Amino acid sequence: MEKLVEVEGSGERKFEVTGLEKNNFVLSSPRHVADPVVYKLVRVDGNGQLVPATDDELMEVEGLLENEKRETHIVADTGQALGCISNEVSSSGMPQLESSEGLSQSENTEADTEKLSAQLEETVPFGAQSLTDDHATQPGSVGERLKPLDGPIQGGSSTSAGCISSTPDFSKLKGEICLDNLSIKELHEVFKATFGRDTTVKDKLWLKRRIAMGLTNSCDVSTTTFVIKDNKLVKKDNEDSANNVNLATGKEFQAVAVEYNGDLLNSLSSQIDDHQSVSAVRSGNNVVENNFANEDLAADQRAAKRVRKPTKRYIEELSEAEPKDNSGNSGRLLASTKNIGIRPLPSESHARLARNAPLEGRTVITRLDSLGGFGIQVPCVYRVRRSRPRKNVTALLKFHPSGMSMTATFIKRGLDVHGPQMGNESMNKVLEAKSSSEQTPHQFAAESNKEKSSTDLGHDMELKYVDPSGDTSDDNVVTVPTAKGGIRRKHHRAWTLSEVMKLVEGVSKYGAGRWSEIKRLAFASYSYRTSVDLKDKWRNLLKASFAQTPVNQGASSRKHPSVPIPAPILLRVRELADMQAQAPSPNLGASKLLACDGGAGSVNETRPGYL
DNA sequence: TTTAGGG
DNA sequence: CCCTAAA
Repeated sequence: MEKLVEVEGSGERKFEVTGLEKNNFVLSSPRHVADPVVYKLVRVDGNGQLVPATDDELMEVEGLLENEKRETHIVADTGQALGCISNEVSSSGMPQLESSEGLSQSENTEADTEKLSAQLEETVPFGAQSLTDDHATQPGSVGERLKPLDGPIQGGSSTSAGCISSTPDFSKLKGEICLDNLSIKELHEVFKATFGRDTTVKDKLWLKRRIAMGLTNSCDVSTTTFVIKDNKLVKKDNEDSANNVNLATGKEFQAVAVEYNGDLLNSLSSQIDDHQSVSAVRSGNNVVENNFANEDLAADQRAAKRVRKPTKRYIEELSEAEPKDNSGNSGRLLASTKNIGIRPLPSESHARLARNAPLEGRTVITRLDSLGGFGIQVPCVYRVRRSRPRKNVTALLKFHPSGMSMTATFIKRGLDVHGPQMGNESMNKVLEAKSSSEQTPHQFAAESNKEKSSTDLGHDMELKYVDPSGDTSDDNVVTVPTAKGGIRRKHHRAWTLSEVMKLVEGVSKYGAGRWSEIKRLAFASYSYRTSVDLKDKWRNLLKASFAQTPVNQGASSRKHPSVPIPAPILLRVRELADMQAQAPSPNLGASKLLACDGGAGSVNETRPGYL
């Protein structure tokens, strides 16, 4: 573990932090946590400098919190939910077994960062897959999956080793992926396909691992040679002993499983807390956080109410929202949050967030830090354009005198432009209006410059990930003038592979058509992506799956600039489509699944497949 | 409000 | 993605 933390010879601080996490985790009691907030908001840089958490990180936490809460709620409501969940875990959680951490393999910091990101990003694998597979007895679908593999079949793999490998590129993603044979360039392509962004990393090994991680939703991509089947990663050989060490820990496995079934974490958290081994590393960290979040929440709930500061999401939605879905969403989110009593950012911490003027519609979060006893306001995170070519990791500002002054001025400028602080809401609104109508080139320039510098400075020290594929923030927001005078934002956000996977999983779990459910449960952490989006995407996926799969090798044409969807996923999509079209409800398995969703009566209601 | 479909 | 009719 330590090894892992030690990146580029500046691991001490990190180490400390990790230690803290461990402790917290082991103790797993809010009481023992010195300062939860600090823990959450401050990370330690490679140089031992304190670095504010990125908003992505914060978001992540928030998302988790919300998830937790929501889940708790649901569980409470539906008595059977728990049992159901357990079943699910036990029956389908296994695939994740292989996923621990390539602990001993921190090739470089970037890799680490990326790993973390992947991990945080995709916490929900196709958990339901095995389940669905079980009753996916339709000849057609099964046949599909059982097609002979072109490549070598890995022993010990699941029974459904559908591999229709063939054409280069993403066709490589079909069924079984043999990243080993890909050139760096190809790897890059795959990478892009997987994460929706480019990468500059030239390290083949890293690329492979990263991709594998992305595809498997697993962090355990330790081996140099491996194959990905469906969404599971199958090792070719166990050259990694360190890995095994991890796996040795049953607890850890449990934890991992839970993590991967993010929604279910709650049901198992209790078991985990006590026994979680210290060896839990990165993956462990996540778990730790989750648990932590839980505890924190609990504590919070018990504690007297405090005024809850608007969460980032809240602000985000307020500011970027379209009246349409946002009003709904934000409302709902807020409501739920309120009801549950989540206070992700207690105002009492000495490292608290203060929201300042958003810059050009982007929220600038500054942190009133008491470092050194001075109440310095430092930009915690500032949102940079995170568009498709997501190569720009959220700019982190190091606690550098230079950097600080720089930022300070920057912020100041922002404030000057938009005026002094105002109420969050009104502020955001005003800003939104402004930003949509007028662009400030200067600021923009400044922004990008800064971005660069800060990126350089803190280039990879992310302890937690900064979205490779699933950041929770908004991206290309293009304002589009509307005929009726209004200005509408048309933000196009490419679907990342992980999102697609989540979607597919969601459909498999809840069924196509129940978009709102899927949205709430599987996409809870994605403030964008409305249920409508999901629906649309699914429609597209279906189209794609039916179009491409049959012609499998025929120019799967990655010519498309857009992210190609790996064959396994398409297969699964088709499978699901068939499944749902034919027997949406009847199966016991299905009922089991349905039972989980709080089945408001419609449990036995067959849902016409979406075809 | 959410879903299904068309554009 | 957006928009809207229908439920």
